[in-house]
Amino acid sequence: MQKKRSRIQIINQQKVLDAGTEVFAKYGSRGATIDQIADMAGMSKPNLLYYFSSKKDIYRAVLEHTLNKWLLCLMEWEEAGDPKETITGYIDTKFEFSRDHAAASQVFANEILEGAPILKGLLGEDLKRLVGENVRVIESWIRAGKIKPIEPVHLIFMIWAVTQHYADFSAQIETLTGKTLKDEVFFRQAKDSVTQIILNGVLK
Amino acid sequence: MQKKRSRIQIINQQKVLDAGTEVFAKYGSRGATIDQIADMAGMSKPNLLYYFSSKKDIYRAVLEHTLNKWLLCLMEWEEAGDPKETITGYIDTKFEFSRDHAAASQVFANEILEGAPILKGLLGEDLKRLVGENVRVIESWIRAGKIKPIEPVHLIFMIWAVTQHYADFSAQIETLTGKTLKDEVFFRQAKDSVTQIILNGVLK
DNA sequence: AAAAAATTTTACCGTGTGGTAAAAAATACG
DNA sequence: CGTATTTTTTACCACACGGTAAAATTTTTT
Repeated sequence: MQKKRSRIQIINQQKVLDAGTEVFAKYGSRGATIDQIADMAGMSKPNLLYYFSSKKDIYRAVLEHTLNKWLLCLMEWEEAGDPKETITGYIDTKFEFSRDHAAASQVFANEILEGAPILKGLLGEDLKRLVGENVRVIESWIRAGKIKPIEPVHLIFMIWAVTQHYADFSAQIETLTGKTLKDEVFFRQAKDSVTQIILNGVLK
Repeated sequence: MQKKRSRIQIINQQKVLDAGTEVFAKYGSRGATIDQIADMAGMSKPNLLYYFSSKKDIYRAVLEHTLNKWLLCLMEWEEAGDPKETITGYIDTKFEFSRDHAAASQVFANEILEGAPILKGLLGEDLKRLVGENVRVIESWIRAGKIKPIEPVHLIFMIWAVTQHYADFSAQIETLTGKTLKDEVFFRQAKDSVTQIILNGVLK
């Protein structure tokens, strides 16, 4: 049972998490520096280290934080659910995540590029189970003749890949189109295009 | 007019480029260190710096190198071409690139996560033009009634996203499926699934 | 208001990292 | 072979970076 966090603690730990997310998103756990994070959080380095005792600590906290946010939108599917609605809703939620938490998605991407050393332990089995469930749901849809016979896991990867691409590669997308997901028209256009192609791709 | 590179120069510069690609792929331009690259290349740091005068130099060379490889497989499409064959071939080539040059793809991904500071200058206009051409080809296919009316640029992004995902996120894919693109069966499965979904998604 | 506790600043330290200088060793060439 | 040139090693340097100690300040509690 630990003591209740003070007002200041709550505010400053949040400041560090936010700043850390931005910096780790750009430079990864190795490339980011405490000084950068402290600067962005608007506090001195020793002050920051009063709240998190090491860079690894900040990184773990940021990773857990972003991970929880990410997992929230990976809800399980149901056999009884309608494929079209389920998939549409899933793409919707993931696109919203890419728009509203681009930095979180990038932290995640950096961690995986580094070989997912922390992530592996942090969600290895959980995510595996979640993907397994959804694979089974898709298989049941195929058996029931509701969708075309495809490899379920690759459909899942495909949706992840495309939705995350708009967050992780936003710098490239912006230089090529001049637009971001923050642009309402572009957001709708991207989401609708992807949804349309995938639905046409898997529905019968 | 510069002097011809010696035998040893050719060998060692290649060693550095290869090692640099591996290390930058994992840690990005900021997180990677010269010592790591030197170790992986099997030479001392000062020896390495005899061939490339700074870390930035190595990085630029690696980036240019991987970029050229990547651009090679982004060939332009032709209005007269058959959409089904063109798209199938494109996905094919990109999947092969992800399998054979995963590290190159990851270097690229890291650069874009960092905001593409070098890349912007290195190919800003070239890539824009290339994408523009392909957008125009897709538009002509739509007008000719050969494919469904979709937003061309998002189809292109979708193909990039999915194919690169298998290279960039290979660590995640491996923990989830136990497979890599190096596995022949998995490679074929992934490529066929993606091709099938996208073709069904856009063909009439 | 005074004491206690929490927070912030100042001044550091050891190590890691990018990079250099110059000597030693290896290679190429007449 | 001996000389010129290229390549490699050894020994460094300055600064960035992760982290600590302790004093100074602010906030909370009595």
